[in-house]
Amino acid sequence: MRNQDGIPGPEDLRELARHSLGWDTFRPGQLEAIRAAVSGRDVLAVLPTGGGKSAIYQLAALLLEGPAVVVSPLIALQADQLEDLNALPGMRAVAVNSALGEAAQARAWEAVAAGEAKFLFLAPEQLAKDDAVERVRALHPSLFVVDEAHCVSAWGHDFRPDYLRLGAVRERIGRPVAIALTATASTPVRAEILEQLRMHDAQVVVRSFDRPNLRLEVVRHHGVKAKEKAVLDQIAALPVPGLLYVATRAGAGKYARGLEERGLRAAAYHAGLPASERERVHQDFLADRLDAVVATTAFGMGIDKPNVRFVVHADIPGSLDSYYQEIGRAGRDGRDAVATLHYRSEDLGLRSFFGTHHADEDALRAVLQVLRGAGGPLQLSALRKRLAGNRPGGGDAGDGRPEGGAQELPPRKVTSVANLLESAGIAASGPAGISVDASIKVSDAVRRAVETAESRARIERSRIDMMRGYAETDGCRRQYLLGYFGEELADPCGNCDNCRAGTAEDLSRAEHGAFVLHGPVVHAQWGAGVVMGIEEDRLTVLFDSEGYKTLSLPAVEDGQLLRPA
DNA sequence: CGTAGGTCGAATACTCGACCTACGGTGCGGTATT
Repeated sequence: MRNQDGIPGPEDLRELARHSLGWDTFRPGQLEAIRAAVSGRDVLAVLPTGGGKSAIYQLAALLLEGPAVVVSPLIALQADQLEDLNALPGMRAVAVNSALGEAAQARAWEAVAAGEAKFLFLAPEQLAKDDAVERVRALHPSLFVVDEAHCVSAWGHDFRPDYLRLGAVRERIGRPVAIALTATASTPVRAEILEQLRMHDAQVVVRSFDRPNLRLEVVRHHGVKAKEKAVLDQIAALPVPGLLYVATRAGAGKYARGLEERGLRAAAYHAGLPASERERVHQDFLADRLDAVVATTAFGMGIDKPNVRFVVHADIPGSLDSYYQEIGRAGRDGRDAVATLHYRSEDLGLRSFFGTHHADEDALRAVLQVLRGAGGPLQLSALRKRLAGNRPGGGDAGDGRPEGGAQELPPRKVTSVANLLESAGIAASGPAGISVDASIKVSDAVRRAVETAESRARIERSRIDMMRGYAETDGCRRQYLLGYFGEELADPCGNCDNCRAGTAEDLSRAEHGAFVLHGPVVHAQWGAGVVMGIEEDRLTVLFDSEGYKTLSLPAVEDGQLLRPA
């Protein structure tokens, strides 16, 4: 089974894949990812949907002792994966989540503990509970798999802060080999996944992002009404089925009605609808009983439908990461498909609003006080409990906290504040819990945390700027999009609106003077960065603490402001 | 940050603009209520 270095050779893996999973061939990247994981090396795999991401951890798990823990963001997604795995002979997978009753959860834990189930699926929130962490630790898992790993970066900072705890969780459960999987991750997102999951010296496998069969288009509008009409007219004339993405729930309903009035079978989809309705729309779309789904960002993850002919955006997303993720659902069968963005610059305002999260200084102080008073590391669960407050009359947490430290904070808030303190370098978490650097004054710690939050906000705004850049460029859209993901496309693509209109001269360069594409640079004010794009007259640089900046080449040519590092 | 919807006053007679306010996405888990 194994060759000299103890790692199975390609032929052995092929045989095992055929026999256990029914796979005939490996896709590019799969083999090296599996072999790295089996040899004990962490793996980040950025592979397109349908590129066999799941097969990586499935096969690696079969070759290793002990169960694989798979962190998956949606219970619905867990259910799909369970179904796939359990359809294979001799394979068993279970999940533990709130959709299951207490008895079913107990049975699932027992099945893994007894070695009957090889795979355990969990949402990150499960791993915020000490007893769940303890149970996982006792299983001695071989692999810690994070599926849809871009969620770490996209959701960890605000929406689902437990995503940023996974690195610490991994250490608490005995530091099994980590496998992070996603279809979409730009350079900084990859870096953040590696950092947050504490994947040092990981094997990073990235396949091309190019989807040449997608025709990229942007239509600019000024008025709201004109945009609405253009969107509806366009879709009425397109081959179906397809997806229309909107920014708001109200927009989903409005456009769905508009499409119905034009004779299409359309339905709205967003998180405010009853679960039964969401499920019905999902199934109807998969079964071609709908021509169009009009959806907020709630729709899409885990959807792998081959014949989606268009993905139209009535409102611009907040980053090219989101945009690419969403248009990537079109044309998976390899046939022609359209990705049209209907753009009004005013629409970016909503995205700035969604991205605005200011640091809560009172909460920072409250958390800092508890951590400093603890006299040692504190597990997050204990920290949460201490800040949950004493309900009047309840009072079992009377541990003499100083006045002002008695502020009540919801658990989720405590988690995100702890996350912020860690990314500011004021707190750190190890297997014993979170500890603070007590030599830093509370006021200085708060200030540093606020600065960290502000830096993150600047980076977020710069991501919006890059999205705006895509919408407003006269160059080849594909070169711009691929450049954002760190990939060079030598010539204009010929399959975007600007190429077709003939405005897309090839402006991209591999170098200019001392500046080299993807080379490190230092800016007098903004610090360290990496060159992400070179055009005739400007340079796009990704700075660690500022995000993306576009600089005029004449302004940096003398090397005073910006120089290669 | 931008838009929709409301109020109000002024100018006019069925209308218009200035101003104010509310609202906007993604899911887990557990708890309270039928």
